[in-house]
Amino acid sequence: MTRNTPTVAEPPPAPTTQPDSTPTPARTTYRHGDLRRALLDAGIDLARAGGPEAIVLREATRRAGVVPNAAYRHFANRQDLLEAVRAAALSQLAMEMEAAMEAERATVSPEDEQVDAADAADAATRARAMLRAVGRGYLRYAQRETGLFRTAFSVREQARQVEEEADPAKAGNSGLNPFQLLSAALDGLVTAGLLSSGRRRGAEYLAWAAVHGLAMLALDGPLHGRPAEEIDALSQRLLEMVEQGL
Amino acid sequence: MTRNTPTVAEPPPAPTTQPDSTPTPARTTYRHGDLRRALLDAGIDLARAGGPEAIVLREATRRAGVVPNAAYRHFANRQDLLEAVRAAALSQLAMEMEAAMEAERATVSPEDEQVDAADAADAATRARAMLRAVGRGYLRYAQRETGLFRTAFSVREQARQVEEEADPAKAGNSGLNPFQLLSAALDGLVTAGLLSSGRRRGAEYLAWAAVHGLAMLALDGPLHGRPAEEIDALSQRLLEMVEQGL
DNA sequence: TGTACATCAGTGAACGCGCGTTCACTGATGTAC
DNA sequence: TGTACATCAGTGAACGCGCGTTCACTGATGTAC
Repeated sequence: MTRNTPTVAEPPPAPTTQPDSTPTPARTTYRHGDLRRALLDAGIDLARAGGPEAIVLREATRRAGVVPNAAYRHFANRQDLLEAVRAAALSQLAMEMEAAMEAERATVSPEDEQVDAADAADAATRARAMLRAVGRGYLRYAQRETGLFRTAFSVREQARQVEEEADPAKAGNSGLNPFQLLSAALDGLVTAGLLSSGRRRGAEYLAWAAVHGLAMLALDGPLHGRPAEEIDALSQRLLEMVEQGL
Repeated sequence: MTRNTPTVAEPPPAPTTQPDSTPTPARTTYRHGDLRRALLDAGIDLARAGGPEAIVLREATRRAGVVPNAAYRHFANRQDLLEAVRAAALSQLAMEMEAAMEAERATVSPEDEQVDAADAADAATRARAMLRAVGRGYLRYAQRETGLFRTAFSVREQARQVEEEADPAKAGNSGLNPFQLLSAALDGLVTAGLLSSGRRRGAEYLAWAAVHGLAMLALDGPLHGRPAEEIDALSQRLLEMVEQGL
């Protein structure tokens, strides 16, 4: 009987060593070398290429070089895998947003100059810049990772908790999810005196709606396939509109 | 051999009479009584209940009381049926928007009063009201006909022409599609002197993005399942934001 | 240090399902002479 | 007014497909004594 030679799977790592710094749980015994991770990665690749409906259990196992039902050791069912991919996508989105904020921070306050000059004005400028950065990161991710972005927001079955539950420390970011990053930016506007606390309430949804809508138009809608510069220009104007109109 | 008794189909109408006032094309001979229409209606019902992916050729034929392959007399394939449903949904959306505009018109200029009073101010108010009505109609349809709204914007395969081609006279509206209605409302703002022609260019996409985004959040996103009043309040604020920020 | 046993990740085979689509057909309706 | 023929809407049967999921299993690894 010829054994199925796995096409993609790497040889299992030595089970006694702790390969990287992540706090490995009790289990250190694998045949495959973390099949769960391999299936998740395959799922992410599938979603990247074709969105949520492209996440197919059998295909994921095929890519992991494993028999279809092996997946059921690690995921309850297809939905479960999809959920895991969705969480990964959401985390990536948050990272893109944080990166944009970080880049903005580096621009606005260039290292150490005289900071005490026009402090209030500076703070206002900075707060505005942060909000725009949040939006820019969001739109950039939507454009770059179309399939994963769509997966992150595919909640068909029941409403999901995008707002709650970010897993701290697990990802390479601050542990805040996209919603929380937006909230923080809006709080910044309030602190800087640019937004009354009366208008603050619910402002997340207004800002989010505008940015999300543009992302959708660029992905599925009439803006699909337009040159990146055009989208960028519209993004810029949209963010100004939000800032102005909030 | 027992004949399949159709479950839903009505008996075919007398082929010689012209039943209603719609200009019937050359063909007046049917077995089913316009199977194409029956399949399209079934498709619309399916989409209404479950969105684009719920449009299943076999199910449509089942509902029409006909054998599966009979559909191929009227639609090239499943995609073709989906396309027809999409067009119908788009047309319904346009009608909802026009209805909102009509209602607004009735409110703002109450029949015949003295109109020459403060004409310019009136025109500005009216133009603004029209833009808000466009948005309101859009959001209302998205909330009321979730599945069809999603179908109207399911363009996965290739970018579609939402902007072009409205079929005049075919539907019960003015023949303008949603995009054209929005454009007209924005033109109204320019005419009323509320929007410089510099900012007019591309403004469709900014306004559309905001409104579309809110619709998506309410459908699939974190606003899913929130009470209608809350959505309405957010809609109102969003439309003000757009108006302010454009 | 060695033996018996428990655990459990992955295997092999199979299922039922419903789908879209193709083929050759039938038989009622419309049309030409 | 009657007959022969063409049209074509719907039938009947079948296809291959890939999917998600279940079942009983095997055999390497880890653990207790």
